[in-house]
Amino acid sequence: MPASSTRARLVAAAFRLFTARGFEATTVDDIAAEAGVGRTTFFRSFPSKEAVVFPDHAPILGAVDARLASASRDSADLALLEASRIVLDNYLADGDVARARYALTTSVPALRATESANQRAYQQLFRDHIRRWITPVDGELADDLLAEVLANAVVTAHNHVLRRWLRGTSDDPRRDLADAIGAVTSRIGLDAAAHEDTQVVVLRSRRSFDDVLPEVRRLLAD
Amino acid sequence: MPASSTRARLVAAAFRLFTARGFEATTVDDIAAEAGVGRTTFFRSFPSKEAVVFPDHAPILGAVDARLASASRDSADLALLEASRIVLDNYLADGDVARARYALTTSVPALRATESANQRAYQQLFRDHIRRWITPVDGELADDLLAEVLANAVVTAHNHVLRRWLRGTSDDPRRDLADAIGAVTSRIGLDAAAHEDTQVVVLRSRRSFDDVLPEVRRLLAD
DNA sequence: GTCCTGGGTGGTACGGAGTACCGTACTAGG
DNA sequence: CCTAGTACGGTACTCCGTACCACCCAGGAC
Repeated sequence: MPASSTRARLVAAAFRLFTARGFEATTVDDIAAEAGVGRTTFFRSFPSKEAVVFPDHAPILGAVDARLASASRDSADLALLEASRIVLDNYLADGDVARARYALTTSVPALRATESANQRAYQQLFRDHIRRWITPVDGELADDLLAEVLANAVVTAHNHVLRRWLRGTSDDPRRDLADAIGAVTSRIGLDAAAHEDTQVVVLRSRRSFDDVLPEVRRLLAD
Repeated sequence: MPASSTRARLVAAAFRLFTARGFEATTVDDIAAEAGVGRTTFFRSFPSKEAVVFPDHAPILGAVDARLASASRDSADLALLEASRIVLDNYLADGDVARARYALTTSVPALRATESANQRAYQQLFRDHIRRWITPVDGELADDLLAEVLANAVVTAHNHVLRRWLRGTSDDPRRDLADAIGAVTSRIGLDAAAHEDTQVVVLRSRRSFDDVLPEVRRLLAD
């Protein structure tokens, strides 16, 4: 019997017991007994009782890292979308486990904490790659902050879409993700940092947008 | 001897031992003995060993909540700045403890997890108030996401400034905070959602900004 | 066949966190 | 002096996580 099967049995046993009795009321001995193995074997497969709730964290994190590493500055926006999509697809792959995990993380404080730690890992991953795409231009204070805010926004957008789907509010989460990531990158994207000569001023006018735009274009032409 | 003094002695004892021996190598018995109290008293003052590292979390969270609750939509930007400034000022008040805490959270995984959980509390606080300021307009998908992203960005900006100061890279953290929050709200601020008739187009020109702006103003005037 | 080696496993024992419970001292107020 | 309330210390318990050891079993060397 290969080791992966033992891991899978432990995960299945843990989710069965957690959803039935609750997280705190289930001991590691219970999980091991339910899976038909010893307590020591559990801790060989998972570093803690919390970790069994997020069994695919490390491999997904690695896949996201690989996707981001393969991108350059020009393909940044697409990389952000597809990297977050890797995570989303993994949740969509088996929705029952994802929903069970959602129910657990929303009710058990200890699991919320480890989930926060996991999301922090994603944020740092995105941040580092975004910073790598930015720094060729310059290394100002604002750039480090921009990288962090953008990374945070991407993760937040993903979580937002995922949560909506888990609650049944969304029909097409992949499309929602594309919209959300697009909305985020269009506001906090890298382009604004790239063109430092860009200046932003908000003006209001009673004139219609379609009327004004051609005139402004003409004004800036020469 | 009032109860607050016991708490303070426990915090001081904990930081002494944590910085000297490390977090894991220090037991709760050690902290209690160092503070001259029993082990039971420790758990009466703090719910866990980790919590003693963030003794002012709850009151600061309350103060931030109060500041945000007193703001309306029009004073939103100022409220975001001042609310985050409450947190910053509390760290600046005794920098030694803040630096010791920073050294601990960066090296001890368990403390990073609880810090993430604490920051999550701030994010949810900001998110709820921002959502309260937005929802009068409409309740679209994008608005919930905007509230979450903006809340996240504010917390990120604060953490960014705080971390720079803790590392000694910054001289005037209050000014940096104002800049960072300003940079964040100008990009992700509520105004864009408020004025739905606003449209954004990026145009490039060889002409200088100062030349163009008055002409554009004149163009939009009538 | 016997011997040896190494990976996966189960069992036992231990330290330490967190909880429940009880007894005690000190104080305030009648 | 008595009583009620409060803060404190001590003991015992469960459970997580780790260290250590003994076991089984496959497979190769001779």
